[in-house]
Amino acid sequence: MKDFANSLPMLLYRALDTVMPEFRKIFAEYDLTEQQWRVLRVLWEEDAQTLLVVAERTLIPSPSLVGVVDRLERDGLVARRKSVEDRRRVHITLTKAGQRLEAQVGPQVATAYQQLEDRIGHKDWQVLMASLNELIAADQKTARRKQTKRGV
Amino acid sequence: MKDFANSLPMLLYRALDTVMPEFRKIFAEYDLTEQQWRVLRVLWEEDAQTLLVVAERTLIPSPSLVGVVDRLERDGLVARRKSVEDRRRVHITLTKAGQRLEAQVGPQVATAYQQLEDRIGHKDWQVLMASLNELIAADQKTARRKQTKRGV
DNA sequence: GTAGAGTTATTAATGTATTAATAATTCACA
DNA sequence: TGTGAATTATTAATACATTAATAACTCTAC
Repeated sequence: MKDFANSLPMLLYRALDTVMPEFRKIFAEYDLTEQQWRVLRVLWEEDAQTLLVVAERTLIPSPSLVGVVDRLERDGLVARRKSVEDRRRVHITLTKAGQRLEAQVGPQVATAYQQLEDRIGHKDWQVLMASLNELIAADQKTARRKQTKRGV
Repeated sequence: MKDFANSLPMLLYRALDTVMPEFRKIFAEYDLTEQQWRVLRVLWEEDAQTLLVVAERTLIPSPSLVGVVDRLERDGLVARRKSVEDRRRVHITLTKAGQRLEAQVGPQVATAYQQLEDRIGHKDWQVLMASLNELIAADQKTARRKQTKRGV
């Protein structure tokens, strides 16, 4: 059995543990959790998405997202609107307050992100991003293959 | 604001989302959660660690670890033993059942891990691991600097 | 030798993950 | 054209994350 601490999953977890706390500090200034911020971040890019689409783009599983949206709604940052063309669907939309927040949190997060990139260095940064994309793509390919198999 | 889906944190999360489910399937065969497996994995490498050390090596925050160990104890896989030289400390130790489990789960996980590495390819694998280590080290350095500052 | 500072494990409160199940609705097709 | 399969959001149950607080204990410096 090889060194557990240097296994790929543990390295990924450690990478997140080193990167995220700084961002979470910013979120906390605005009484946002990381997941709440992700939802807002997605809606700022494109408002009025169905819950399923928001789940995909935030990587938050839909059963969790229900609660996250509940709390965002409670805090007056988003609202639910039932779709008329397909009444199973629920569109999540930003409130005025939710829209306003972007101007405040956005720049702070962008700055922290830039500082992180500078700290790593442009070259290492590119290599890391590329190899993460490779990993995801490689696994996606096999996942598709499996699904096809199962589909037969 | 840049593309959220291709930010470093989201890529890290996606990487874990593509890698972990396969391992979790194996854990589930033995009624283990991922965190429970991590604790066992650490104890298999070196038995009888204090809770704090186990927390560090598993990357499980100690308040969470208390519950994880509770359930492992309930299931008869580990036991708590109070330290005699420092009675604040609690050593987590494997039971016979906990020891036996290694021979079953260990090889399966090792195989899945090897398959993952093969799927990615040796070269990309090395590059990814190295750049993750770079990221962690780079951030660790600045963290240490900050701590020193605060320590003054 | 003792008061205060620091450490270890734990509890508490709130939020999120995971898996399975379910209600409401839409779709396929026989 | 109505019935079963599929889809969307949600609930339920259990486990874990995060942050702050606390009890028990040890250590330090006076």
